[in-house]
Amino acid sequence: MNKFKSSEDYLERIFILKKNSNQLRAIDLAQDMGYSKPSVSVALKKLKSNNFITVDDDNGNIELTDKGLELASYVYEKHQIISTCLMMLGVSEVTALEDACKIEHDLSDESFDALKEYYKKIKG
Amino acid sequence: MNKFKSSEDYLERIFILKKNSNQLRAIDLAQDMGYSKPSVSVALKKLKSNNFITVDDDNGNIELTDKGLELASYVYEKHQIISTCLMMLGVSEVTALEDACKIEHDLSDESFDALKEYYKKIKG
DNA sequence: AAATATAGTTAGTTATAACTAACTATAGGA
DNA sequence: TCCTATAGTTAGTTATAACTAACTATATTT
Repeated sequence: MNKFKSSEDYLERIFILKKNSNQLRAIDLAQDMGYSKPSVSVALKKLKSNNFITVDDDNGNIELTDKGLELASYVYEKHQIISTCLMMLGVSEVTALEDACKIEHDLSDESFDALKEYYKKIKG
Repeated sequence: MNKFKSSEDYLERIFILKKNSNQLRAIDLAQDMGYSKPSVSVALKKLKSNNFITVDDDNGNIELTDKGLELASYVYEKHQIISTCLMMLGVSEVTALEDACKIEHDLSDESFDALKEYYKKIKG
């Protein structure tokens, strides 16, 4: 299975939240994702040590590194395309988004590329 | 996430192996799945306590209960349809089977039903 | 009969990733 | 100044699910 499932979830969520506001701290992420502060603290430590994010020493603001942005936007793109394809098949938005959250970590690059081609063909 | 991911994998594999031969013991499953004997022993204990399988006291033969058969065949059907759909999108068989193994545990009933409809429409 | 091979279990370890309890550090109000 | 609220960390727990080492029990072979 995917060893970075959890990290990918955090990165994707950071990516989405940073689109709305530049200021994002561990506590904001904890509230948004419904996890405890320690869970987020530990997860961010792992993301930091893997050079996916930086955290400002003064105000705790989280920033994606280039590497983090690359992975986050890739996961986000997967999420978007999977959920849209499911909705195109008639799945409700709620279910499509839920399922996409899980599947996005499991779908290989090869399958994702194929799905993306299908998506582009249909959507135009 | 799916709490029974591992149990579903075992059940599906038992289902497939029982189609070829009626005789199936823990050791056969361990060899087939590439897991250690203790891992399989513990997993089967869980499947037994959840009434998905029975294990013959004398020869160790594993049998699916009605409940086990129902879940196993459902997971197997998901597997078949997901992998076939991926292959229809141009994904190689190896990758399609690998990805289906992972996705089958995450796809909701609603999304699966929608995918199945799509599959039936295309396959006729 | 004794040795070996096969099958299965138990106990304990590891990794991931969530949790609570309890701590530190800092900032603002009474 | 002292108290309190906020933010973050550390330590320890839990669950899932794999692992190895080492055990039991049975069967086969010499």
